[in-house]
Amino acid sequence: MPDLSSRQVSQLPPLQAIRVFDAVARHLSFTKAAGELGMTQAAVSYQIKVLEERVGSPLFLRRPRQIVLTEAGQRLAPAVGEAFAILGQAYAAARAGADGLLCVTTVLTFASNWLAHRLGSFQIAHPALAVRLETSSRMTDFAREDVDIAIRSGGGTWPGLEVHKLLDADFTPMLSPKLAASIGGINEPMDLLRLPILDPGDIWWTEWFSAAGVHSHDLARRPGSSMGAQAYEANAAIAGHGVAILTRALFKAELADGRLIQPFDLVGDDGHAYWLVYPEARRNVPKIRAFRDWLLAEIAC
Amino acid sequence: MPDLSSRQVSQLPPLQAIRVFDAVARHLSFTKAAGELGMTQAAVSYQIKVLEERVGSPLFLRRPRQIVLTEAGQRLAPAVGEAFAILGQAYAAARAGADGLLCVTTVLTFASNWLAHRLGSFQIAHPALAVRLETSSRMTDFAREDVDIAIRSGGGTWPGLEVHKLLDADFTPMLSPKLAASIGGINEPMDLLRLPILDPGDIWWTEWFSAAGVHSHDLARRPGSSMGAQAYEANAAIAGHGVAILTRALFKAELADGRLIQPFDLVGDDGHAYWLVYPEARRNVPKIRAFRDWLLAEIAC
DNA sequence: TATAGCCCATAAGGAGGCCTTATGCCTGAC
DNA sequence: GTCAGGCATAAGGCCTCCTTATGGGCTATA
Repeated sequence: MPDLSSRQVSQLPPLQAIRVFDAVARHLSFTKAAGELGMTQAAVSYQIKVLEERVGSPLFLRRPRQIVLTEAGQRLAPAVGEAFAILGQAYAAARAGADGLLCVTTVLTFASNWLAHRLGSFQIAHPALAVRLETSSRMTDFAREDVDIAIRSGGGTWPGLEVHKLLDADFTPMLSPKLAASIGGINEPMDLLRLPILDPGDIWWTEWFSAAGVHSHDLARRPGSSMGAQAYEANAAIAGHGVAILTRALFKAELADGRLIQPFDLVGDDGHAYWLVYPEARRNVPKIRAFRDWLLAEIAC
Repeated sequence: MPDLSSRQVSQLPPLQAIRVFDAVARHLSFTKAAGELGMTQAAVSYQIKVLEERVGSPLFLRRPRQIVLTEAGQRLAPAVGEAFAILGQAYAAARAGADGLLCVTTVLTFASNWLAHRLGSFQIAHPALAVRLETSSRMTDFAREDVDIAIRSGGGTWPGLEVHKLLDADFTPMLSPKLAASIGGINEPMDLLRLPILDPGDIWWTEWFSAAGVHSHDLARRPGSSMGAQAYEANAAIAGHGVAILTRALFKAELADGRLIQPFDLVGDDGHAYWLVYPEARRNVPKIRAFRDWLLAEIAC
């Protein structure tokens, strides 16, 4: 049972009535105020009556052709107008501000290998929208962080979130042409084992070699650190430090210009993918729609 | 049918939710805000949710032990606080102001012959209450004039108004002792007709002479102006200019000190009286109660 | 002086906003 | 591991607030 003795309650005016009062004081007409507020004249009359009872004295004098403020009304009106001006402005600003800044959190690799190149076109298409891009490996919790949209990898089922698949997170070995040439070219999967394996503990390696029919039980014993992001491993591979297992869609450019080669057509796929996600309840927020629509269109290209 | 396209409606925030937001932003706690507002935590949660949907973005981040404002919330909170401060102050001032000034309108005679002597004791008893006294012969319309209490004479039935009888408006002739002596004293009613009759058209004269068994059909033909207020006629009578027909209760002092004499015990009474009146709906307004209680106590003396 | 028109007041009735109760979930502390 | 603190959610009911309909008072125009 709440404590009804709270003074705050009785000290604040009935807000709906105050809003109506503001409109009436500006128009000096119940009928016109009703028009502005989108309600009937009767409702305005009712609210003014309520407020007059709460204030303890009439706020308007009812003259034949018009109404005028009483002394009490004259004292109240300017302050009410000012308060609503502040409130309206702040509220509008909050809405606009909410519309004007889009916070996206994404896994590093997607940001650097996909988004970075294309984000410019989004900003050109939506000049009023500022984008704040954060990269994080943690899975963001929308209730706990100030984020509008996330791009994450995983199975694609998160309750309460709307999801759109972006890319399949397939995987296949890649390396620099120079490294491949250093052992006379890569002809069969087993050749890879003669080279340094980047992040050998990655489950993807085990699955890919298994699919290729190669025993790779010694992988786990190899030294090497998991760098935790394909982008890092890709850089190492481009630099010729070893073989990385990467998602094709994220390295189209590197494959196209020859910085990386994909020696085998065989790609693994554990069903994971990259997803665009955001809270279901916010699916119709303009900036979120804008980003989603743009991203899905770009992906489809 | 109201015009629902009015922009104003959608541009203003849901006020109840804003009020709750203000409390939550100050406490940074739903539970504490609920305590301040005198409602349950669930209600606060509901209102914040409503507001967040209307603003289009979360206003608070839900952290384990506490909540924090999002960027949008931080933009909104200070302005909302300021607006409510203005509003609360103005509202309190309006209530206080409404309590601090009492407007009384009264018929002239009652003011000058009864109220004027005694008003001082009311103001001493209620030092915080300023009294504005207006005299008017018109019957005041509470909806049209900025008046709290009226004192009027009449039959005592006015719909929508609370009435308290103050004095019977009886009437009997009065004149100055000097004028009476000028014709050797007043021994019977007919003697009065040998003197100038003040306001001879007054219905009271007709009624009184009739009750006294005197034919006075020539009264109407006498010259003389109705001054419209007993106070004026009384002054004329005191100055020896004629005989006036007055209400005893209003001229106790003059009768006591001999400025006027009442030659006959016979008093007329047409059922009219002086009444204290105010709108029924305002019977419990403090300043009105204070004045009513004081006035009725004084009358009873 | 009669009539039309404007504006506010009031009554009756209904929809929905808003609050409460009850419960669940999550997290951090002991 | 259990408990406590704090927010979220579902179900249900009250009561505020709005609408429709009507009336009254005044002004203006004929």
